[in-house]
Amino acid sequence: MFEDESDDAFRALAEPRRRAILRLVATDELAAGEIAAAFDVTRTAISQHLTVLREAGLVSERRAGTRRLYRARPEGLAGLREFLDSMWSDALDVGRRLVEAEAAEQAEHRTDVA
Amino acid sequence: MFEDESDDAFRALAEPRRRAILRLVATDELAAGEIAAAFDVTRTAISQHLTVLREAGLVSERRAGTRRLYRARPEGLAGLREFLDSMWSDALDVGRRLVEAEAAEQAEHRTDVA
DNA sequence: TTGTTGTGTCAGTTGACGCTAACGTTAGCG
DNA sequence: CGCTAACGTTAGCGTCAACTGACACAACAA
Repeated sequence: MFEDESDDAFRALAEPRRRAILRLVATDELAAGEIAAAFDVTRTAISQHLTVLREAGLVSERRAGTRRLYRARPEGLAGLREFLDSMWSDALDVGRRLVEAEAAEQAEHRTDVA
Repeated sequence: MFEDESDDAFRALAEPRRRAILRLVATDELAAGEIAAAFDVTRTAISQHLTVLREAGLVSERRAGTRRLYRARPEGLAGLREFLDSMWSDALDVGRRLVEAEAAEQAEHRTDVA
C-alpha cells in the first residue's frame, strides 16, 4: 500500500545529516549555500543530499537567479506517518488484547476489563 | 533531543525487509524460523535483521525452549513519531503563515484569513 | 565579452551493509 | 551420553552509499 512510494523517503531519512537538513528547512526556505554553511562537509556532499531529499519528495526546489531555495515538503512524510501509525495502533491493540486475555484467564468471575 | 536514541531505529527501518518483518510481528508473536519461512532468504539473514531490530528497540525477544519469539515493540517507534509529527506541524505552520502573508499582501482590506 | 558567484555533476575512494556458507550453542528427547 | 532441532555467530564477498576534488554550467555585473 504505502511501500513503494515511501521507500525512498525511508532511505533518505536513514541518514542523520539529511534529517538535520530537513529540520533546517522545515521553518525557513534556505539556499543550498546557506545549508552547506551549517555543516562541516563539502558543498558537494550537501548538494547530493539535497538531490536525494528532492527525489524522495521531502523537499521542494525553487530557483531564484543563480540560487536554489529549498523547503521541507510535509506531504512527503505522509506515507511514513501512515506506516508508523499503523504499526503503533496494531501493536497497541495486541497489547490490550493480551492484557484482556490475561485478566480473563486469572479472574473469569470479575469484569474490570475496562 | 530525539536524535541519538532513535538513530538506530531510523537506520533499521530503512531496510524494506526489516519493515516487512516488523509488520509480520506487529499483531502476532512469531518464532525466528516462522519469520524466516515467510521470505526467500536464508535464516541467517533474517536472524541478522532480527538482531538489528532488537538493538534498535523495535522488537522484543522472548525465549521458549530452543525457540525465540519476537514481537513488535511500539515504544520503539516513539522517537520516530515525535520527529515526524514535529516536522509535519512545523512545515504546515509555515505553509499557513505563507498563505496568510500572501492573502494579506494581495488584499489588506479583507479579513477572510480563517 | 570577460569575470565572478552560486550550484550541480562526474570520477574515484573508502566504509558500511546485506547476503551466504560453515560453525558454535542451547534445549529437549532417547 | 548421544542425537536432533532451533537459533545465533563469524568470515568472507559483492554492492551500495557518502564523501572529496575537479570540472561544467547558468545568472548577473562590468
